[in-house]
Amino acid sequence: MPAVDSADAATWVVLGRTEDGVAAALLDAEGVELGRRALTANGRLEWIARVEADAAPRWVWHDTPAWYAELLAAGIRVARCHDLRLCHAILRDSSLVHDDAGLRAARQWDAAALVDAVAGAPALFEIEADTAAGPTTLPDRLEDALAEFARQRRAAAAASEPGRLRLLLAAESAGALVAAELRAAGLPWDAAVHDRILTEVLGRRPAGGGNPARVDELAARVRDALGDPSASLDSQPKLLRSLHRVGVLVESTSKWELAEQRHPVIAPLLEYKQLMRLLTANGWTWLSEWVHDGRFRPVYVPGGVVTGRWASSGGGALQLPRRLREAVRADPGWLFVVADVAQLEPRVLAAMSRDTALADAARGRDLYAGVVAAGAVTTRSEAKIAMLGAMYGATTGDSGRLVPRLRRTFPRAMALVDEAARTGEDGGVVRTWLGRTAPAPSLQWSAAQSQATEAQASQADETRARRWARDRGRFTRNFVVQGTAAEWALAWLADLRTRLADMAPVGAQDAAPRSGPAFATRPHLAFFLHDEVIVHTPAARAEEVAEAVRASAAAAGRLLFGDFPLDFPLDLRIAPTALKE
DNA sequence: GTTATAGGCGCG
DNA sequence: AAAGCGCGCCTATAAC
Repeated sequence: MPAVDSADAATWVVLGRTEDGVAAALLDAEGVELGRRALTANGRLEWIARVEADAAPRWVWHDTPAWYAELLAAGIRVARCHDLRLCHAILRDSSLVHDDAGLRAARQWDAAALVDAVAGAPALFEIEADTAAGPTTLPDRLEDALAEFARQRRAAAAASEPGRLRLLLAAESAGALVAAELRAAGLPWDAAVHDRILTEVLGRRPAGGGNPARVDELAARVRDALGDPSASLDSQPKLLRSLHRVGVLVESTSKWELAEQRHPVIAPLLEYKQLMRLLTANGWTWLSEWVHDGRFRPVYVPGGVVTGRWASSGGGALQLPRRLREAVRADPGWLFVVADVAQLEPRVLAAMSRDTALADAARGRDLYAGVVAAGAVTTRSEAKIAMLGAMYGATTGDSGRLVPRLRRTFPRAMALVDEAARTGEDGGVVRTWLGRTAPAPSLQWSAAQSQATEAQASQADETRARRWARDRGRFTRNFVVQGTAAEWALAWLADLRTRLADMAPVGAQDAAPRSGPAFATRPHLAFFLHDEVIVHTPAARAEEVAEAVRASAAAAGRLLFGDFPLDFPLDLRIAPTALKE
């Protein structure tokens, strides 16, 4: 194989470890290898930066954070990649794939996400050839990557809907780049504001440990109302017994059940629980652990949820309480563009099912108002709980009662989710718009179903089988919608990321030094949460960024659903904080 | 001592 | 009000 200097003709550049260190294999558009190049410790970052600038190939690597974190730290951004781990998982499970390539047999690629960037696992470039790969690590040698990449290309080419699958693989990989960039950039976070909120809500933080003043006060009031100065408030069973002793006959200590009761203990107890939640989940300990140098750097896990949504690992990035959004503060001279999609999931459902009646209802800003206008229900709140009930599989309560009305008004959309539920109950698999496929039922599930059909099956066997079947039906019903919404969001992110990178940098005097070299002079993504993005931008660029965010949403809709007439309107604001409303 | 689970609650 | 989906993280407690 010839050693090559120029990567201009390469469509793909595969990176991996070799006996001597790290090497790159250059492939043309058909996947034919053009040559290889060893990347020495001295010149490799420069070479990658130069190839990216000259040829912008799609970088193929076994795991994005393992390779990209170091590039970002050196100020090198890449436009495109192919994440072998994430793409393997999609192709392995997709019902669109007919596995002639032996992809499913490549079990070494099934390893879970590599953890963990937080603790500072050694970057791949630091790993020497003599480091034995443990059983929980993915293959990272160049030969492994080339073989797996070839399998994936064959599997995708032979799939039933290769176009959709390739779109999904590209979107998933772009998401991996975004996740690494989000972590590298961090979310601007003002620790002083966070501390002020905590002090206002919880009371002053005691110097020598123990609970803040307001928490102690509330605990005393609760114990007083319970008539027990030593009552335990943090142990659910003990608290339940204490409540029963004073005549509060609840079955659990959850807040919704407590809220129905009328007793002097209820109000202080609910507030106590709320405050303790804030203290333990996002109090001063969280602040000192997760916020450094004015940045919150959560660990995102792309594809971490079975539906394709992202998960998070450490920092709780996807559960930040709304009251702390005030602590999200742009750097001086910078602003945020905060945007979320209004009612993403029902819109996605309308497009998937080609339900023009639902698309018509979605035409304005407020889909639920449109549902009322269509005559399905009489109030907005009814529209909302009915629509959620249809997508989640509600059978009881107001929600369950209202769903049939939606079925009459939006038969195509409802048929899609009803069919997904039926397929799931029968043990079948469902897939998203682009082909991400729900896991097959477990062996235990299938055994329970067949057992229930046997002659000697007990009533309990049948009841359990039916319950599990309905459980799975609700899961597959929701999977198709939640998963396709996640695909739309990935397309939105990927397009927006490109638009932001194409913007001209601002002068160095406006730079935000704390975001790191790759993000110091340009608008950059700072946060993502299922259907919401926050872009951190030089103030002078804010309007331009807002336009890009809107344009990307429109582009995502077209990319997935072509010319189906459907809006994806955003709630968007430009502000120095991430506060909503 | 560590690990696993349940209840509870934050987010979409 | 809470039910119907998907998560992560906290505490207490049980299990090992």
